[in-house]
Formats: sequence, structure tokens, C-alpha cells
Amino acid sequence: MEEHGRKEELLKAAQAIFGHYGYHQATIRAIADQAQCATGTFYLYFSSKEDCFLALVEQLYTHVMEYIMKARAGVDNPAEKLKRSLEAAVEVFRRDYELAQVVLVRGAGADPLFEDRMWRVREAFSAFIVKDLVDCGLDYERAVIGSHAWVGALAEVVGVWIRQDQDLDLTQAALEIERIFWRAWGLEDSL
Amino acid sequence: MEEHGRKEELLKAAQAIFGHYGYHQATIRAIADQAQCATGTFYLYFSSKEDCFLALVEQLYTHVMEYIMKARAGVDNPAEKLKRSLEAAVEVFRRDYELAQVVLVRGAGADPLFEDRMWRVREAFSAFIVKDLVDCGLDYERAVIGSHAWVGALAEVVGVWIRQDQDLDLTQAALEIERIFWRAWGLEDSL
Amino acid sequence: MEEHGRKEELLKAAQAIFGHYGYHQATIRAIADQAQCATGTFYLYFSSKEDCFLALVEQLYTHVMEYIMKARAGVDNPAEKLKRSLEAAVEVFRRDYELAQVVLVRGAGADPLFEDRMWRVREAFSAFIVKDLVDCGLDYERAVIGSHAWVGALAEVVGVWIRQDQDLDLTQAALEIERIFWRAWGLEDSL
Amino acid sequence: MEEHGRKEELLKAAQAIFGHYGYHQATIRAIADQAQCATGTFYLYFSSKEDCFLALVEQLYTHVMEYIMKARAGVDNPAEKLKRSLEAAVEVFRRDYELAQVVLVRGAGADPLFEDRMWRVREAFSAFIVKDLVDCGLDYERAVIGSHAWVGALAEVVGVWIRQDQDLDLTQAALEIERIFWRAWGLEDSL
DNA sequence: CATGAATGAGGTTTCATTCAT
DNA sequence: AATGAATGAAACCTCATTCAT
Repeated sequence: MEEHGRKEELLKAAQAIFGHYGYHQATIRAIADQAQCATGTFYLYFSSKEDCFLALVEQLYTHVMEYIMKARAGVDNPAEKLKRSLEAAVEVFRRDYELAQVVLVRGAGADPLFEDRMWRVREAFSAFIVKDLVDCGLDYERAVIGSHAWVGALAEVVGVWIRQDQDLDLTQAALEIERIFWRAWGLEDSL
Repeated sequence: MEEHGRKEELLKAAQAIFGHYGYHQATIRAIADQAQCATGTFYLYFSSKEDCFLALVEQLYTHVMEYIMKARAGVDNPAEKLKRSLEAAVEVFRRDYELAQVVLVRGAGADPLFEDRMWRVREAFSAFIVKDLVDCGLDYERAVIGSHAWVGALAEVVGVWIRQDQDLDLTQAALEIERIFWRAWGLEDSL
Repeated sequence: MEEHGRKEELLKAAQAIFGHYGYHQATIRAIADQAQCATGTFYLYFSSKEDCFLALVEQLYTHVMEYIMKARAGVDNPAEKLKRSLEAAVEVFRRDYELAQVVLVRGAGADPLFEDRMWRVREAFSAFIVKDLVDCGLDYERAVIGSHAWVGALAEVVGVWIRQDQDLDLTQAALEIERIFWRAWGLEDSL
Repeated sequence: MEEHGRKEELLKAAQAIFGHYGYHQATIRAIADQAQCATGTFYLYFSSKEDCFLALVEQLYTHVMEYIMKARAGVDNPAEKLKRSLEAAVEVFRRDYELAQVVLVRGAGADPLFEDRMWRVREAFSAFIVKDLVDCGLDYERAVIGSHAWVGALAEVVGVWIRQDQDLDLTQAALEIERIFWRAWGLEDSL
């Protein structure tokens, strides 16, 4: 569990600085200061500012994927899978609050170069939902739009939650979103 | 109606450049080139790069508001108001394709300074929805979350549409989103 | 003759700074200071430090070539051509004293990347000599080595001249070198 | 004769790296890697990068001097001394190929600081030649210029040889240079 | 109004050197 | 003696902004 090497300290610092200032306003100097080391030290662990930022994106991606895979393991009912996937995503965002902020809020639109990588998180999640919805009997077209709608609704609520400094009850909001889509798709009795 | 002065040309150019490169990658030089004038000329019409960007945000805000107000004028039924508001928003985003891209996609997360201003578009729209939902009988809590969910779903679909170069049928998607929320809130028979 | 635009000022300054400090010790700051302008101004005229340095190399190359071509024009006797080429080269080095210093003394070994470009000056000159020597009746092998020897002898003398701040009489030295090779190749009576 | 301590390993590594990359592009890290030790170890044997480079220059200087002194020992005829000195220098450059490359090719122009030291090799060699030429009957002025010419011719040929990866036959070239100067000075019958 | 050359602060990145282990 | 992580000064280069014409 020796998880507090310099690289972890720098990642944590980068999370805070990117989260607070956004990608472009963040400076290596600020990240190094936050991690209490020299700017040169940053480059012992990351080849560039971009490399560091992408490492954070990758980290969130990995966390979300791992959590969702675990939540879906051993579950057969597609409606149940859907429910658990949504809940898992919300849980990761809540736990990795700062990381989610970096990727979902500060990273968006930061740079055309980063967009593709950052959208992998949303797309990967969206893919699960499409599959489950089709398994639940929805036709493909509506499943695709529905998955986007769900991801968008969730991201928006997380964004509001982050922006409002957690005034909003994220769990309640996630439940309400679940209810909305559940009813819309007539899945109330599928569990 | 002399709408083709230098300022309008510069705004149009800024739209294209910000939309393509994002706020930070965009340069005044590129905007001026696109508008076929010198960089100095830019500063005759905008006090700074930030000022120009915010002018675009304000422009989208104004367009959306005007269009929605017009769409709601003279309509009494709250469900009908809701329906028309959504359709008006979609219509504006479609028409002001590039502007929407700047504000919704490239502007997001660009800079903490801009966030508040840019979120006014979403919040203002969200406020209409909350009001209509409450008028339709929903309790306030669910109306707030529901409005965020709707805005998020819509923004996501517009984002996908923009990113995929309009492969997705935006009108169909907007209709499907409408159907989802309509059913979820039991408003099918309210029109 | 309006040859004193900013670019010419910067080239002159670069000549002085590169000549004094060598490529790597020279800083853009120092060049800009010498040219009495801001560092940013440097980049209005050169895309990089390397670009500027190569512009100087190219300049010397062009000067030498032009001067030699002119000196050889309308001369038929190969021994006479040889004589005039050598004298032309010496003349250019004397006139473009600082430029020669940059390319012949400071540039040598500065960077493997630059070597090829910088050796074009020597090679181009060497090629003329080889041709003339063969025309004078020398066999090719000896002409090649002889041309290198001559170029080397000349460069060394110019180098010493530059290093000693012109204490040595360059014209006398060039004449003596001419005599050496003339005798060695038995060309005393060819003119 | 314990010639394989760490310092020798580092000098050998430095030779390879300086020879390949040039003084400024060479990094301590690269030299240490090549010598299979840590960067800190480098500083146990050299006080700085400059110190290490100068040690190499000094090494070549010593080698050349030793070899020439040995070659001249017990020889009385000044023309024979001259001949043997030249051959000794060529022999050292051929044997210490990499070292010669560092000093003659990569070191040249690297840094004004190094020039003086590096030119000692040429000057020391040149001094021998001047002495021998005067002993052979040449007047001093011509002997000085002649010695520079010879050193330059030789250095150029070695430079070409190094640059062309030894395509040129160095021994043949040295012989040809010897013949050129021998004839120019009328020494053909002096041996 | 319009221009565009000039500015210079500030950012990212490199690397010689140090020092605690 | 040996290590190699850490340092931080300094370099190159960009670009928003100004101002003389």
C-alpha cells in the first residue's frame, strides 16, 4: 500500500491544480509547488504537461471501468445490470470527486487534442447502456439516443453537484434520473 | 439592420476560430486573418480576447432567450410551453451551429473565469423547465433534478451531433428525448 | 540600397553574437539586445535560433559562390581560373570577416545537425579546385586530395588570422599558399 | 598499468558521446549511461562537464606530443625530422580516431572557452614544423605560413576522413600532402 | 478607422550539479 | 565509493496587447 511516492503526490497535486484552474491556466510551477517539489522534478515522472493530464484522464477511465465491471459481474438480468452500472458510475464520481472534475468539467473543450481521449469515458459507459437497453427489448436507434440522454443527464447532475460544492444531493439526483428513464422505458417491473 | 460591419465580421470569424481550435489555441492573429483585417483592428471592437469570447456567449444566450420567449408567447398550457421551449432550444442550436459549438463544446472548462457566464445559458433554460414542470404538477425537488437531466440530455445529444459532424439526426433525437421525459412525468395526455 | 531593415540588423547582430560566443552560448536575448529590439521581434524574422544561424551560413555560401563565379567568368586558362578562385575566396573572407568567423570557426562542430550545411561552403569551393586541377593535367586522385589540402591550408590561415585579430597578413599568407601549391603541381609557367 | 579504473571508463565513454553528439548535445547522463554508472559517479572523477572535456583535449595533446617526441628522437637531419613528425601525427590521429574526432571536429567552435586549449595541439605541432623548416633553410616568415598551411591541410584531410567514415585512404592522403610540401620547398633531395 | 511591427511577460522544458543515503 | 532523485537556473519561444503611422 506504499502509494505515496513522488508520482502519486504529483498526480494528486495535478488533480487539484487542473481541477481549480483548468488545463491551460494550470502551470507546471503551480503543480510542483502544490506537490512541494521543484519544477524539474515534475519532468522526472511525466514527459510533458499533456502526458500528466492524460494520465489523470486514463486514471478516471480505469477507475470507472473497473468499478462498473465489478458491479456487473455475476448479474444476469439486463435491467439489473443497467441499474448497477449507473450506480457504480455515480459512486466513482463521488469518490474521485476531484478527478471527475478534471475530466468532466475542466477537461471538456480544453483542447481538441484531448477531446477524443476524454470522451472515451462517456462512450465506454454509453456502450454498456446501449447493450443493456437492447437486451431489455428496446430497438437499437432508441437505445443509442437513450444512452446518450442518460449519460448527459448524469454528467449534468454531477457537473451541477461539483459546481455547487455538493449542495445538491447526488444520490437522490441519481435515483430520480434512474426513475425517469425506468418509467420512460417501461422497465419498472423488470427487476 | 446594418448587420455587416467590422464587428459582425470579427464575431463571425471568432466563432469559426474558437469553434475549431478552442479558446486557448485560438489566436487573435487567426481571428483577424479570418476576418481579413489586421490584429490591431480587433482591438478597436473588443477590449480583449476574453471580451470577444464573452460576447459570443452573450450572443448565444440572447438568441436562445429571444427564441424561447417567442415560442412561449401566447401559450397557456404548461405542457405545451415545455414542449415549445425544448423545440425552440434545439432550433437555435441547429441554426447557430458554430456558436453552440463554441459555448457548449469548446468553452466548457476552458477557464474557470468563463464558466459562470457560460452556465447562464443552461441555467436560464433550466429555470423555464422547472417552472413549467411545477405548473404541470410535479413537486419542486423532482422538477429541479428533472430540468437538469433534460438540459444535460439535450446538451449531450447536441455535443454528439456536433462532434460527429451531424451524422446523428438531431430532430429525431430531440423528439426521442421529449418522449422519454414526457412519459416519465406522465404528461402524455396533457397537450 | 535600403538594406537596413530589421532583418538586416538582426542578421548583423546574430553575426556578432554567434561569432563571439559560438552557437550554443549565444542567446536570443543577446542577439535581440545587440539589435536593440525585444526577443519577440527576433521571431518575426526567424522561425528559430537554428533558422537564423543557417541563414548566416547560407549568406556566406552565397557570397562566396557569387564572388568566385564572377572571378572565373570569361577566363579560359584553368591555372588562371584556379588562381582567381583562390583570391576571390580570400577576398570574401576578408570582407565578410565576422560571417566567416561564424561559419568557419564558431559553427564547426557546433552541432552535428549543422555540419552538412556548413561543409557545403568548403565542398563547393573544393569542387572548383578539383575541376581546375584536372583541367591542368593532374590525375583525379591527386586533385581531390590536393583540393582538400588547399582548402584546409586556406581555412587554417584564415582561422589563425581571425584568432590573432588580424595580426597575420592574410594577403601575404594567401600568396605564399598559392606559391606552395603552384610549385608542387609544376604550374609555375601555366599562366 | 591498471588502466581500467572508473576514470578511464568514463573518459572512454565521454570520448564516444562527445564524438557522436558534440560538446553541447552531449549530456552527463548519456556519458554515465555509456560508462554504466550513475551520474553522481561522474562527479567523483571530474569536477564538471568542462573539466572532463578538457581532460580529453589534454589527452590527445599528450599523445601527440609523446609520439612526435619519440619519432624525432635520435634523428638529426631536419628534413627527416619533419617527415617523421608528420607521419607520427597521422599515426596518432588514426589510432586515437575518436579522440581526434572530439578535439578536431566536435570541439572546434564549441565554446570560446575551449578554443585556446584545443589550439595548443595544432600550435605545438606547428612549432616543430617551423623549427624544422628554418633548419632546412627556409626563411622564418615563409616557415610560419607554411607550417600553418601544412597543419591545415592535414587537419582538413583528417576531418574529411572522419566525416566520410574512413572512405578516404588517410595514409595515401598524408603521403600526397608530404609530396606537395616537399616539392614546394625544394626538399626532395634532402633525406 | 485601420494597420501590423514591436513588445515583453510568462510558459514549458532541459540538464549540470548536489547530497542524503 | 557509489547512487540517482531532486534541484532550479536559464533557455527558447508564443502571443495578447499597444501605438506610431
